[in-house]
Amino acid sequence: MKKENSTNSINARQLKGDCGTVFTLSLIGNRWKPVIIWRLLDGKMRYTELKKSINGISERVLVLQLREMENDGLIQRLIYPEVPPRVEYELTPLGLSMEPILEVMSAWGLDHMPQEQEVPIKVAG
Amino acid sequence: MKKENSTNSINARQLKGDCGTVFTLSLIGNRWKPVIIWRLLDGKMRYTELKKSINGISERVLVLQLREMENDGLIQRLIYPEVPPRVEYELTPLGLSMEPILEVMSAWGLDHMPQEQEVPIKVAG
DNA sequence: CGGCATCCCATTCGATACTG
DNA sequence: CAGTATCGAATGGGATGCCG
Repeated sequence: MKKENSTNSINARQLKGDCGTVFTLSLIGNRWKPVIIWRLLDGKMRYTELKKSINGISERVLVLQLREMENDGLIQRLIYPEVPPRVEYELTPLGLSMEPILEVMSAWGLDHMPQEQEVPIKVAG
Repeated sequence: MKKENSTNSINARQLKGDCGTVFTLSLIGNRWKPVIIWRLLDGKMRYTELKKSINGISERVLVLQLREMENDGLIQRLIYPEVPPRVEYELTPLGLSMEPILEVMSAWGLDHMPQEQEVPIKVAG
């Protein structure tokens, strides 16, 4: 809790804070976008690859989210004129710049999730 | 979850990352909760005070959000048996622990918002 | 003052079927 | 493979009225 400039601190928060968080959440504050970005942080991925790696998302919703994120400048869509078609999705620098946000959200979530966890990544051997 | 993939990095993000961000956003990933928390970071506030400070929120939604946040353990509701009634809302330690998340989201938002007008609200301190 | 209750709309979600 | 099309369900949110 910081109040370095106690003059008009509520106004400061109101003006400086809301718009920031609201804007950020307008870009990634929903069910799937953070997960999508999180995946793409490992590198570009093809559509089906993405779909399979995100458990529970429907095709329609995935496409919708990807289009919105593309319009928002978070990801780039790379189309290869091949047969069969190949499309890859890649984070833009803007999308990449969201990594710290996701990291801190992820860390908090893991810290405060109910029940166990801190699962020692068990990969099917 | 899928186990057919035995590569390490994707699985690492999948297990360590998603649940974290998804859980975090299930608590604050909507239109109003971040703003509410942001306000309460300055200290406890009364219901009406909160309502007036958050421009555009309806009573119904405000109450709904407050109740959810109370159930999630983010805020505490303090009822004073007076006439007229007085109710104050205060962040719990859990709620307070979200400050870094909001800070980073706010900072990112301010940095990347399309700013028609540069409004440097550097409150002189 | 601090709310619930009610009604209603808009957006989002999810599943399925189909296509270039 | 990488999407569209369609539809119905669920959820989020706004306006208003009433009440202890």
